[in-house]
Amino acid sequence: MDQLEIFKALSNKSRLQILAWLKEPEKYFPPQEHADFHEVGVCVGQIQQKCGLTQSTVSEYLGILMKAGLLQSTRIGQWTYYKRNEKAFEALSDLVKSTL
Amino acid sequence: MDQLEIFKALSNKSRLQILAWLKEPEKYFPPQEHADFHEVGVCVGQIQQKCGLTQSTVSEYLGILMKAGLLQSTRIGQWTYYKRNEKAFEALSDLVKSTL
DNA sequence: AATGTATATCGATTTTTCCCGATATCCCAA
DNA sequence: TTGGGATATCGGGAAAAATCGATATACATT
Repeated sequence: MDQLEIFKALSNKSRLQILAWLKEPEKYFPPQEHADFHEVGVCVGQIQQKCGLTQSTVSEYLGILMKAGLLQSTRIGQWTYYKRNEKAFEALSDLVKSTL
Repeated sequence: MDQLEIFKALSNKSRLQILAWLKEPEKYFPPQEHADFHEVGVCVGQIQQKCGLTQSTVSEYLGILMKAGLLQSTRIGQWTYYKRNEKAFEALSDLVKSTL
C-alpha cells in the first residue's frame, strides 16, 4: 500500500471517472458478450469508448490504477477485463482515517 | 470538497511528510515561543527547517494543502501557523469509503 | 520613519505527467 | 499459418508540477 502511488493514481480526472464508472458497470456500460460485469468487470474497449481518450492512453491509465492496487484484471481470450478492488478502497479509507 | 484537488495535494512526498509531522507537532517540532501547537499549529519557519526545501516552496505547499481544505492557518504577529483540519480527513475517509 | 524578521508571491528552469500515434504482442478464427 | 481484433508498450511533444532565487508584503521594534 504505497500512499504516494495511490494518490498519484487518483490525481487525474479521467482515472477518477473510470473508477466511478466501474463502481456501477451495469449502469454505465452496455451488456457484454463474453463475461459478467460482477465477476470480471469491464473490458478495455468499452472503457475506452466512454472515455474519449485513445486506446493507448486508456490502457496506460488502467495500468496505473492496477499498479496502485485499485483495480484487478482478468484476461479472457483477447479481452482484458478490469474491475475495482474494493478491499483497496476500504484499506485506503482506513489509512486516511487513521494514519494519514 | 474537490476530490481531484485533494488527491493532487496529496500527490507529493514532501506534502505528505508535512501532514504527518503536523499530526504530532510536539513529537517533531521544538517548542514554540509565541503559540501553542494544539491551538494554532506550527509556523512556516519550523516546517521549512525540517523539510529541507526553500522557504518559498514550503509556503507554496502549505498554500496547496490549504486550498484543498486539509490545513487551516492562523496569523499571529509576523507568523503564520498551520494545523491540520481533521474534519477534512474524516470527510475524505468517508468519501473514499462511500463515493469514490 | 527605518530596519529586521516572517511569510507570500513572481519568474524561470527542470522534472514529471498527460496524451497521442505507431508499433508490438497476444489470442482467436478461418 | 495467416489475418484480424484487442490490448500493451514505446517514443515523443505539449502541458502541468516541482522547485528555486529574487522580490514584495506585512508586521514588530526601535
